[in-house]
Amino acid sequence: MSSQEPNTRTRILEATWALLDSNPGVAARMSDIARQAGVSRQALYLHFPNRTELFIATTKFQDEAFNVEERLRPSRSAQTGLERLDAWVEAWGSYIPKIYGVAKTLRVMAETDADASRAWHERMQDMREGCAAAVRALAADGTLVQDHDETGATDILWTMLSIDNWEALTRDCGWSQDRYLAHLRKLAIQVLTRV
Amino acid sequence: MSSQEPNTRTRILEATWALLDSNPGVAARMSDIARQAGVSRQALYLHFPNRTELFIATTKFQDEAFNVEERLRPSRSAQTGLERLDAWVEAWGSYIPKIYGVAKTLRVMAETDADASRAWHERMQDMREGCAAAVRALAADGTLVQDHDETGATDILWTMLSIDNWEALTRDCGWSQDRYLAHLRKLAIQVLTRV
DNA sequence: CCTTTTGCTTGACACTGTGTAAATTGACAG
DNA sequence: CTGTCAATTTACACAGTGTCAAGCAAAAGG
Repeated sequence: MSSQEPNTRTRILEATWALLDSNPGVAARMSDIARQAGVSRQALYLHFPNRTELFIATTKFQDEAFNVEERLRPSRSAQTGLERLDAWVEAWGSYIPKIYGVAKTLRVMAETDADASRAWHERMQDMREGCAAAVRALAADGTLVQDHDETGATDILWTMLSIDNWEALTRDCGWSQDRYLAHLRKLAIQVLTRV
Repeated sequence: MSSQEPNTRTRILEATWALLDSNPGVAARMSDIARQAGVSRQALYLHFPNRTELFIATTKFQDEAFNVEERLRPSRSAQTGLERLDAWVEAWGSYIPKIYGVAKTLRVMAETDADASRAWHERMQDMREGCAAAVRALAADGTLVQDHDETGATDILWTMLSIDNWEALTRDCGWSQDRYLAHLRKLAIQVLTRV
């Protein structure tokens, strides 16, 4: 990203990011990452205890680089519940493609690695918090659909917004990001709000 | 399943099934499967070329055991498009929990193994065919929602019915199978049909 | 009855990838 | 000059997959 040769730790994180992005889910080998970063394989272990922690650190590195908090501001300052829901779907839906490569890798590793699993679930719980806030705002307005209680509605929104669903529509079905986003915004409103 | 000591190949498949079911996604080791089947590790390689093919064979074994074709009959013989959609969601949604353990494992392996990936996608394409048929039936009735063309509607139904979504709702959110099924039937109708 | 075949066993081994450890080099600070 | 820090190289232990060769026991076939 930057050109004035950052420190080794940062170079490693950038290399990991680049590799996972170019091959989402495949869990690059430590030697690949080392080569990409222009460093010995053992140097990786001087900065990160193991591969899982390196990947987890990469997700945090991304969150900083993208300034997550900044992105959520429009959603937080929305006036009505409906606006808040819409802004949240928009914000998260736009964020997915940026983090997809690394997130997907972590998700795959989560199946076999306990630390990766913990990190992945934490991340998904954070995302759920955004869903819950939108649902609360709807409920406060009295515009939440009546079929579900707040928890159930949050479950539905959270599932709807999963990275897996983004992957299915944009990667397997070939939808553009714009089409995905338009569909999800409409779907969320249709399923969760009452007119 | 049966008790009159079946042949070795079948015993291996049953052992694999049991292990993958008891720990979905974790990709049991060949030695574990061998122990479970009461057979040497090498015997596995006499019947299956490698672990991936063993798992693929296990999914086919399951499909036979469950008589997939039988399950789809109600959906195929439905009169209206709406009935057909509903029967399809019901049929597939009820099938997921039965195949979850093995399917999930295959899905995880698909990220790193080319053969597993091919098998997984084939399976998902078969499932998509059921979605497409339901959408076609709606379109023929003139009850398909107008926001999407047939392909788009199929994409949406297929995504909605993914194993990942079943997993999110029933395993992560703690929904019962009945609740999942009721929700999905309603959701499919709400999103895909017009009144 | 002996021979062959079939199906499985045991034991050894090559290969890949992770993670650990020890000894070495080069640069820089006091 | 000395100590220290960051990174390097080389070596190795360990787990798990897949391959290979030799042996063995029971069924099948003449």
